[in-house]
Amino acid sequence: MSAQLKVYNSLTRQKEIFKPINEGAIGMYVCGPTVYSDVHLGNCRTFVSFDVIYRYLLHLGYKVRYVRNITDVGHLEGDVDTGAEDKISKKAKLEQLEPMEVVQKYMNGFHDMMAVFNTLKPSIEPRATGHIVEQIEMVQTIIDNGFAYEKNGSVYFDTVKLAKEGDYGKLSGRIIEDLLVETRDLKNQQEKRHPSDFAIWIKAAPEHLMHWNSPWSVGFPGWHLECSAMSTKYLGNNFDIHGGGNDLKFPHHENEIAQNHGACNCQPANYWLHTNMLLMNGKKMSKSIDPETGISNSIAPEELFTGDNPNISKGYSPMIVRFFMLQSHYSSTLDLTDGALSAAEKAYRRLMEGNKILQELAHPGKESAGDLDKEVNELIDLAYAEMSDDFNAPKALARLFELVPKINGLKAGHLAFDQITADTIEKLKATFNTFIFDIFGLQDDTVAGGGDGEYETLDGLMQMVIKIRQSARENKDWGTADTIRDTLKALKLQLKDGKEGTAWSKE
RNA sequence: GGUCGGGUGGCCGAGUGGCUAGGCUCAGGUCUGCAAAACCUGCUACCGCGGUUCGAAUCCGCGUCCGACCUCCA
Repeated sequence: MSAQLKVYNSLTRQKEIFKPINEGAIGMYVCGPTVYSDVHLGNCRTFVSFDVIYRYLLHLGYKVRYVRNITDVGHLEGDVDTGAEDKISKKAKLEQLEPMEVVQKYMNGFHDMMAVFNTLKPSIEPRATGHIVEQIEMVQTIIDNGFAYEKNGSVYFDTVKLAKEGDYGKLSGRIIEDLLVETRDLKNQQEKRHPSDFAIWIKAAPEHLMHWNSPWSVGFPGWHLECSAMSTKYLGNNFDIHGGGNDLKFPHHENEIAQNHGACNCQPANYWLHTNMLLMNGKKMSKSIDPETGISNSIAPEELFTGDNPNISKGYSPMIVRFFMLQSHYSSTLDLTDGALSAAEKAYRRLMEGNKILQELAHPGKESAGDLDKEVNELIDLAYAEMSDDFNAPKALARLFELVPKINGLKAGHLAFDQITADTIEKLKATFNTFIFDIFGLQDDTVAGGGDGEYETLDGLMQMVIKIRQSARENKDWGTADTIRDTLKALKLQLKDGKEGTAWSKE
């Protein structure tokens, strides 16, 4: 735990020194997906970003309770007042499934995708439908505290009252007067006192599939309520970190803050972290077809892996995609292009290859803390310091890349081992393993996949082939040697002739 | 229309007042039977116009373009 951890807090709009409420422990809540369709690649970026944050907090030695919810009711499409429809409900009708079948289907898909991206599972993954009781209780408390009112079976949060007594709009920078002016069709606003008020309990229309009994009506909770209720239940009234995509800042997170204020006059999270959007070819991903090119500016994760999409020239493995995401800061937009992905692929290979070489380096013994030793130590320290500076993964990654030539140089003999100590070499090995696998959460897919001895089998085979080729080379039988090399290349296995023999790797 | 955040070299992407990441691409070289890999070397950029400053990619103003959200429209 070298440097002080700093985070950019969306709430205060500045970088702050991170201080957990309880020494050594952190409560973190991240808004999870609404499981009404296949997981969007942009969502994957958000969860990969928080996975790196989670991993780094764990690395720092914190005990982290990471709560990420599943929204399986209440997320509406359109406006409540004008006959909006629950996303899950709508899908259920469309696919002629039970709402819970829809939820299960897409939740499974989401979990599979999270595993593919090698994200750690959250400590608790609560579902909105499993916390209806807590939500009803919270609605009642908010009413009792005078921050909500019931009308025709629905309950609305009184934003104007909060604006007078607290500060509604603080997170998103919205001003209540502006929100009030943004009124349109008044006839649809009959139930609300103010246009900026939002529903926390909604009376169900007869055709609505998902509904529960409550003191006000047979209905269902408003979308924003679940996060307030569940974060309070598992992390308490006041916890450390709340995260999510920045498209959730308003209204979702703003309203969460309002609800918590209304329920207990407290501020839910001390630090709000927001990830930025993933673009494609410079634009927001959109499923609609471009009339000029005839293709849509969107891609599903699976298509990204298989290459089955007109926006890319080939498939990129999940780890390449994860690496690609690590090259930008979580709070910046990231532009997905074929060129950027193929650059990431090469860089990823180079890093993995560098690590493999590093782990096999053995210090010959004659050592001194020379310039090289100093440089390597400085780069290692910098990498940690930058990761502690608002989780700056791209910067930390850059340090690793600055270390790769040193590793290669030592192996090739350009750099002298007597300029570096054995301890530093060991520290470097540990640093690379820690960053690549523990913090960045990458896996090496340049070796054979699967595990279970597959790699050993393949390696044994390769060693045999390399031996055969070597004897052909010694006999100057270039034809045989090249045929072996070309055949392997076609199988995406690359041979690398070096001074100390031939190595191989998967392309 | 409103709120917020951005425009960095051929491409992606860090960087917030002087020391100017990293990856990919490209060019030259070393090594090598050839190639690949590896290594070495080269490539100095910050949307436009003003301003502040000894000094600005970095701060301020205006313009412009892009994105997200809230609207509007459909």
